[in-house]
Amino acid sequence: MRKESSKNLENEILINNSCGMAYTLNVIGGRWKPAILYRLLTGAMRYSELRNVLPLITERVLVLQLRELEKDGLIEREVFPQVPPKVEYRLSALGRSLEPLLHALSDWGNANRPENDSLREQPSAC
Amino acid sequence: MRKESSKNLENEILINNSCGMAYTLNVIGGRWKPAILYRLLTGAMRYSELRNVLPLITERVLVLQLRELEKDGLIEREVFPQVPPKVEYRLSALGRSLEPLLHALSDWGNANRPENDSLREQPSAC
DNA sequence: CCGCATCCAATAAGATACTG
DNA sequence: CAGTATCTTATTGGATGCGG
Repeated sequence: MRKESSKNLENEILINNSCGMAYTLNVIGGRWKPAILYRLLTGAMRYSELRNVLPLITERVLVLQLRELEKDGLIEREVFPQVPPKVEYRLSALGRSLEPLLHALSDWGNANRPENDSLREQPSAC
Repeated sequence: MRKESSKNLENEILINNSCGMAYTLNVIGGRWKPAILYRLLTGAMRYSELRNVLPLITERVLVLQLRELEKDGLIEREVFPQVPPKVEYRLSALGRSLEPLLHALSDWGNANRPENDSLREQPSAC
């Protein structure tokens, strides 16, 4: 089956498949994106609301993650031109298309992670 | 389960859900685990086979990832007591339970990642 | 053949202070 | 309110060489 012939079609498929998966993990992975996405599944939120429900994230990191999610097209940022300022974040259509996947990931983790597993010292939202 | 100052039941649920997701991403995420898991979906492989089909991974990292996957119960390691040594890696039942999820992650990524996206400088298996 | 040990580079994340 | 700007620390991955 798998030989030196890296031109093997099956190999190509496997490689591309793993790449698609790697891309997905890139855009939803990381330490805080899961928590942010989960929050936004229930609707739009202001910046300060996100910060309040994720008290352990620093502002720097929160903004970085939001910018990345926006760049990847998963969320939309709406600025209300008023004083004081108001900014809302919501899932885009692409972001909402991830909902079944996010729930599947969550369910598998909740079903299979060991008791008392502290997520390897991940204090984030736990 | 952990019960902190539960101001809000919905919060607890969201938090726990995101934690399950974070755990899943932890055990299948990283730069090389997707490729390794994808390879093993098609059957058991020897250490040297894995190394050959993933020519860009270093031995140190390959072993590290295999050990983590084993620790998390996703793969099994079988040593054949012979000379020269032979070691096979295969998915455990738990690992195989991830198969639909892995395909879903892959499909979403292949469908949605931009053309010519080089996976943000991720040369791994692409 | 199947690794492990050592050292080092890149990147992700955190702490803290400040601003339009 | 919704962020920036620096600086520092932690985690991950890579290069290379040796060993049972």
